[in-house]
Amino acid sequence: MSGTFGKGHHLHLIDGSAFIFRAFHALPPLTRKSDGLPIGAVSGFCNMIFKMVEDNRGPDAPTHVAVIFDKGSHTFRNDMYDQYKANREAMPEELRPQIPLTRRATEAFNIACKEKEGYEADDIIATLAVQAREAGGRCTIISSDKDLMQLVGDGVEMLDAMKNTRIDREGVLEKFGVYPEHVVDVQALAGDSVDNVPGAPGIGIKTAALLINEYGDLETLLERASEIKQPKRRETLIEHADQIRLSRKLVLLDDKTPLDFTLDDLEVKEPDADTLLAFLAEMEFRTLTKRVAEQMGKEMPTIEDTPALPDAPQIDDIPFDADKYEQVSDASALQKWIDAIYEVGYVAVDTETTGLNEMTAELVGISLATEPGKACYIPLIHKANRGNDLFGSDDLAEGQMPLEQALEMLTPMLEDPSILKIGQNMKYDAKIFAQIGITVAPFDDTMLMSYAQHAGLHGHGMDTLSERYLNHTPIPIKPLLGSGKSAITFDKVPLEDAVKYAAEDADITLRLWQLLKPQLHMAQVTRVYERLERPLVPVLAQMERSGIKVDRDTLSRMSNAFSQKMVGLEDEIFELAGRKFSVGSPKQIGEILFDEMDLELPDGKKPKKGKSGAWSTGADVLEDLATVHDLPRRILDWRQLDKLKSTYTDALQNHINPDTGRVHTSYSIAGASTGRLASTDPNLQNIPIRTEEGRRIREAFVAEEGKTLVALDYSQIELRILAHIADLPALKDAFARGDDIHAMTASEMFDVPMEEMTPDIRRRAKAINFGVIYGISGFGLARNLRIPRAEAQGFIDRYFERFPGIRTYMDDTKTFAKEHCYVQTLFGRKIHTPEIASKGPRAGFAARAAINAPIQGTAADVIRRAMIRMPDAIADLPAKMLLQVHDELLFEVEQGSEDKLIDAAREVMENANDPVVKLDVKLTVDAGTGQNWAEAH
DNA sequence: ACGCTCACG
DNA sequence: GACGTACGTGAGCGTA
Repeated sequence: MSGTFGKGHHLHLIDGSAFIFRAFHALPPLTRKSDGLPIGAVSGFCNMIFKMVEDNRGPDAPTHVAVIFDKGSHTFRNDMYDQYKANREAMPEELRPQIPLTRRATEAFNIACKEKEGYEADDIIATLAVQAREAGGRCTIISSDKDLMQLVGDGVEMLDAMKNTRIDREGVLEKFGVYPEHVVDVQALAGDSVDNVPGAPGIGIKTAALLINEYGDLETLLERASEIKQPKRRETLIEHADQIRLSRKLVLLDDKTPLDFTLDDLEVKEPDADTLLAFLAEMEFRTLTKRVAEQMGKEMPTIEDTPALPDAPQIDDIPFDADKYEQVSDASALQKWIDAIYEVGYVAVDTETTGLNEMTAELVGISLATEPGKACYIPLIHKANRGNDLFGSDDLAEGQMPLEQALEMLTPMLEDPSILKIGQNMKYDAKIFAQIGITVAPFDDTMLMSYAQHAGLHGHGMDTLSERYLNHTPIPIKPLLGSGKSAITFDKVPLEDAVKYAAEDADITLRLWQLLKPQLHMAQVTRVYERLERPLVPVLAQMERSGIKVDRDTLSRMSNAFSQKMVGLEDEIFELAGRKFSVGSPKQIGEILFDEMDLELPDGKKPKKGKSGAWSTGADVLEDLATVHDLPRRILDWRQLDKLKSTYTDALQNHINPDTGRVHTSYSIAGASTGRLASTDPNLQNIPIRTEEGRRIREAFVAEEGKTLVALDYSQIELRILAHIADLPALKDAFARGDDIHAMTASEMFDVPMEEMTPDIRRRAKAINFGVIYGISGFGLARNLRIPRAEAQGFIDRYFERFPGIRTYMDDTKTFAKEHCYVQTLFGRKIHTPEIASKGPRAGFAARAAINAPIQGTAADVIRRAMIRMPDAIADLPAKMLLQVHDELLFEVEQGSEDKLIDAAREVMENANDPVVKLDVKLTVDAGTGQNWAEAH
């Protein structure tokens, strides 16, 4: 359709400035991969435009379109009122460069792009909308700015592109309580805090609409103000009449803006495919470029996938060459290395030890690297003979400088605040050095740099990182140490081999650092790395070195008791089964129950078979089966005892350090993708508590003589974070009141008053609350509650109804994850969810993980922050922080100082979110004390 | 080495 | 409409 704009024509006016501002705040801080340029708002803008172009193929398609921008900050309104928009905050730095890019995007789509000095975009929009209406055509204003609502009606409509909702005259009535022609009157009275329009003090939109509807229009109202019955209102209107009239002028749009173009200039034109694709590719919008290319029948332009690093050294150019590594054997050689380190100001450091347990391992040698390819190994206590020489002496190998001398030379450098020490998993090396009284600082950790950027994408061990980022497979350690009984420790490795292996580790670490350091910033996770990862290293190192006292006799007695019970159970089991078998074998249990005895579950079915074709005999299956036969219950009891004995009472004894009498776990910082820690060797984060029998194992974790154990744990931290993130007012209020949160949910869902709550109804609500955190599904809830799937789905529907924020959160999170392949915590931690893009059940897993990760991850961030602040907070108290169990911290304190410790630690924990994140829900911490962990919890 | 089971939050 | 699911971990055992 062409010719002069008129009947049958349809004009789309896009409020460009408002849109990018909103997109900037609503969308994540997306950056261009190659150089880190912020482009989130541009991306949102382009997606919106493309969606419109796609949508607009139907009969309602626009014939004319323009994007309107603000220009300059001074307009005629500032001349009328110098306070107009005076409280606007400065434009965020990340948004500024995106403004011109948005204009370029508009041009790339071949859409008219208009602005005028001294006028707001709204005035131009008003002028064009009125022109369109007077010409007999239609106009859709794509904006959510309420100031534009005065234009609606008679062929003019508004469309909120982000919410995809249309606003017509009735919509305006709903919003303002009056029809569009009286919107300015209402706005004049109500004022506007965003634009700093004063209005009438104490009068909001509701009252304003009431008054306008009663008196017809603003002028009449002001003239007859003396007739108003309410004294306060009457006086306000009389007193502020001038201010109200000024306000009306400010909000009234100028629909007579002089323009140097006509509606006909805005006719829709097809974009030029090459121009558009070139722009989108330049912005590196992969998905959108692909879609546009497909739609236009063009080939997708290539977008480089790897970030260009103009400043980074060309690491690829320097090959790995193990023969070039140096063995440092005397003081003068070491001094040269130290000089070189002071020259550059940093050094990659790696320690070699006699084992992997930092508490028992001894320092064997140290490797250093100062530039790619330039690395050395300082062997310190290597033995002259290999370990498999039965009569081998303990003589030291030749070519080593004395340990004391080397440490004397290295310690000042390792502790020098001006020298950055770079490590891969620095906690390990820091603990080794701490054992000999050396505090390594400051430091960087390549493992944590990788984790901050790529949690969820891949592991962060040295081998993985080297292969992935350096395209180099490190020398394997296995052939040097051997395996099994004949394995030797590193001090027995011949020096020639040791130098190559050890120096290479430092070389790799240095190269990784050069690569990963600049990327931290581009991925916008520098703060995560610097505030949540790196500072945790010394804190955890100290906790691990402290360890917790475990009473061997208690464990040993329990082991014996468990053994006896198990023997008795075994007799009953064999009796019931009709023959002897290995009770610890799920495979044999399955054969006995489902083949030989031919038992069936209460629903008449048999359980699923696993991947290996064996019957599933998990606790839930046996639990169901216990209703039809006695054997499954006995097996369950046996299994529980077996678990407690083998995993806890037996195994824990082997972890008691003979020197300290304590158990020293190791926390992995970069293990769990969500930001949680993981505890290994032994895992002290899964010590039993849920059953009485298991709980007693905690009695073996005791305080030292004259001391007390103190446990502080966050109350419902994940649900509180959910209430905040998903914006659930009912949940927030309940937490504010201190309600029983599961009972409240139950009351809300099942319409049962709190006073009449039964444990069973509460139990169901609790399951649903947790289900939500896990990315609820009808199937999962049904299985958990053992109810029909339809009923479970009914619960979920009802939950969404009562807490509508949940659905929005789940949908938004999935959409975000699909678009970005990661989700974020409130503190900016990124958790990648690559599988979200896959098809089939994998996508379901990924979606639920994506829903859970921001909640679990934010809770993890909170306790990390508390732990990082804790050493300073309790520095004056005779107390040590010993363990972390996700939402709990366990301390050991001298008797008499328990209350002081609780006060100090609680203060830190309850305010750990401050000041970075403001939470709508208060965090609360429960505390307990006791001589053992069971009492303290 | 891998699957199964089960301990924790 | 079917698919197959609760999220995140680590350890010990049996089985290949």
